[in-house]
Amino acid sequence: MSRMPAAQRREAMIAASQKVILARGLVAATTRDVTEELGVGVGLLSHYFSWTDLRSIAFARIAEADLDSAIRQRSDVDASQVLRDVIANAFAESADPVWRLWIEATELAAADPSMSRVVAACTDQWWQALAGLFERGCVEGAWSCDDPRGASWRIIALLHGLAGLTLAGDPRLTRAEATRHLTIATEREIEGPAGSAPLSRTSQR
Amino acid sequence: MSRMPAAQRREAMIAASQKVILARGLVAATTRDVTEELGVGVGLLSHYFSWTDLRSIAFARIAEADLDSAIRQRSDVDASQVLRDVIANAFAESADPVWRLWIEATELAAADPSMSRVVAACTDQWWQALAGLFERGCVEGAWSCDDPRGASWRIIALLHGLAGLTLAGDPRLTRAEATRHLTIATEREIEGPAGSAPLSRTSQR
DNA sequence: CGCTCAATTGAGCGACCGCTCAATATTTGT
DNA sequence: ACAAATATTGAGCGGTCGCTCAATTGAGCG
Repeated sequence: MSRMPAAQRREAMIAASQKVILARGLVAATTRDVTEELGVGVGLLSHYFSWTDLRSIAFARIAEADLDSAIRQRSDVDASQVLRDVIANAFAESADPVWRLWIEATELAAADPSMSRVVAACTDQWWQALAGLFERGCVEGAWSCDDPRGASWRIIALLHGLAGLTLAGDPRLTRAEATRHLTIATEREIEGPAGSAPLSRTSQR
Repeated sequence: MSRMPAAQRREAMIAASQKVILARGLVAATTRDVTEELGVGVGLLSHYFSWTDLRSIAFARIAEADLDSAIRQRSDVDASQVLRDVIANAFAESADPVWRLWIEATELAAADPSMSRVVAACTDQWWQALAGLFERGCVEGAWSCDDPRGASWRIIALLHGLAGLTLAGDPRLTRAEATRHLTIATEREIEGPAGSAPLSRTSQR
């Protein structure tokens, strides 16, 4: 395959890893999957990364891109609209692959220090972004919220928990019901201006 | 090792698997760990089980035993006391190994139909037990609860989510704070007789 | 053109895993 | 005592995986 300077090759490897990992999962993906995707020899990957490192770097990129498109890049949109979209898209089928990665990453973090750091860092970024969103909604007058930081932890934990339960495929908890539970819990964290439910309208991103 | 009739040997294998899996985790535990624990030849395990099946059976036993000691065997105790203890013990260090298994089981369920069934069944049992506890609290006059079944899903999801976050080791979310978040969310699901917080007292099981 | 060095190759290593199966050991039935 | 049924053994098979390293390729340069 074509020769590349080291920095560019490293970026190409991270990008290929993201693609492979999204398709096959953090555990099932192998170094050979990545080298095949790139069309390079198997030895090249180990020349630039250990698989443990590359895997966690790729997960970090995926998680951060997801957070960007869900919240961070939408500072120009109403906070109430962003929050409604986050809830509406949380358990859509298109979100399944990323949730699967979060579950696998949480499990790998127990034995993989590199993944442990990444999971902690990405969780923190979600926590900050969601807490910021709650605060922004207060400033914009969309709702009031006593404890945005605490609310952010509770909603993130509920998100992860509901995602795990729906992915496990219990037929008693459909995607629609998961969305309903998330809506109920979120409405308890924030309060509309005149006691009205601030999330009543629905929308899609 | 000593000879056993088939039924007894199967039970001994399940018990040994529970021990090994609690110590090493669902993914790290191997067939050789179990046969060593039993002091038998490696071939004997495959004579009675596939590892996939034995692993999911052992997890089911562990999860059900945990549910028994937390809720099911305590029908003689006040519902409010049982709920307080569930919350107090949820994120104690002693609960870590079982939470780790839940996380691993959720991940294995994606590729392992046997584990998928077990996870769905055990989740249902927790859901029913917790919903039953909320209903019992109403009957006993400890609190009122509009939607015990919905509340049960939300609390279970929050439990799993918070457990994953604390196990991932984010220093921003301590065990004590996880317990606090769980308490807050639970108090929003139930309402004390005179508007009082029905979980104000603390206790240990 | 020839030199240098970074980039690249891939057969193979070593380790781990679940599982097989012919052989062996022990109990049970008559 | 003998046979039949049952329980148990463990070397070895076939497979997967991340990673190594001597050898090769090719771009840049005087």
